[in-house]
Amino acid sequence: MVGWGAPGDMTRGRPEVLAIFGPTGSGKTAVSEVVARALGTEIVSADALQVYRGLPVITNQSERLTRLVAIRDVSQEFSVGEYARLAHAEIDGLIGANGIAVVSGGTGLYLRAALVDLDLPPPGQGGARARWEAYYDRDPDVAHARLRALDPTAASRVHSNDRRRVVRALELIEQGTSLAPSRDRLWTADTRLPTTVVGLEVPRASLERRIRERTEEMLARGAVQEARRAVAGEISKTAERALGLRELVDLPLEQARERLIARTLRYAAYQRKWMRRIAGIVMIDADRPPDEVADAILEVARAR
RNA sequence: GGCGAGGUAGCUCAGUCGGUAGAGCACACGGCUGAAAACCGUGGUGUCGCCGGUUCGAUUCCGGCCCUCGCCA
Repeated sequence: MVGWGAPGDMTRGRPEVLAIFGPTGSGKTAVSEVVARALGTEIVSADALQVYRGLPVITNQSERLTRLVAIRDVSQEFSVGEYARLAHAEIDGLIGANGIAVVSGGTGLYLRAALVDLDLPPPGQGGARARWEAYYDRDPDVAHARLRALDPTAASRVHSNDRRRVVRALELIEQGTSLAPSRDRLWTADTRLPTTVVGLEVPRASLERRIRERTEEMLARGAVQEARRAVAGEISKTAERALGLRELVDLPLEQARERLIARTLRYAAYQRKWMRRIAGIVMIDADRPPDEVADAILEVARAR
């Protein structure tokens, strides 16, 4: 095991944030725990669905040394904006206490939101969202034309078929702001604090095997019952997106299993896309035991 | 064995009154700024089951064969 050195020497020119990104099944969770323990700190989760309580199996939660997991009821909506504030507070708290914070997760947008100040425009207010949705549904082209007239910059970035973004952009104009960011910080290497970002790379075949194994494990650990319980009560639109939730409740077990595996594979491919696009990310071969991967990550961080 | 339906993209199927074909899903790539496990865009050469016949030309019409499903024996 590669040691970090004496506590206290890590702030001198060394990264204060160590971020770990990787697709589902890349072993993020286990690796991050080893890394955090070695650094004497904790993990801030960058995952849009692990924030929910009551879905520990389906979202593969681990609360060991981890912040921002199971902090919301499934009946509540959640968003990047809210996450960013919480993540920054947790990161700053961990740095204050331990000199370094580990940020780990598979939601690309959340990871970037944790690492940089995205300077997001405000959330929609009152019934504006529903009102603009109805407006869009009446005639999408008219809605987009209106956007083009009022906010040409935002309009040029949003396709007229993109209901969600056209609506959001109209909503923001009404509030006197714009969907178009003044500065792009999402796709740059900008960070709030000195940061190292590593990406866990696993060959496709290997990842597929891990995802299949993991799905079996989830089913054995009661994923179906968990999904039924979650859906029985009030559930927010954001929580309802959890992969498998609908399938596990609506479909016969065999079909649900196949659908869940297929969707998880697709999601992993989406995450790989993110991984390739995160600026400044250092790729690490994660097709080996967690301890070895953790050592490799610590090596990269120390070299900074 | 008889009757009926069907064999077209990785999958489910549409279609061609004869001029070598297109949807959804999947997949790939691109985008993304308070729903991101979300959302949007772009990408379709496939012996149109096999063999033969008619025809300038057959995936399409005709004949034979093979396979699948259903019903009847």
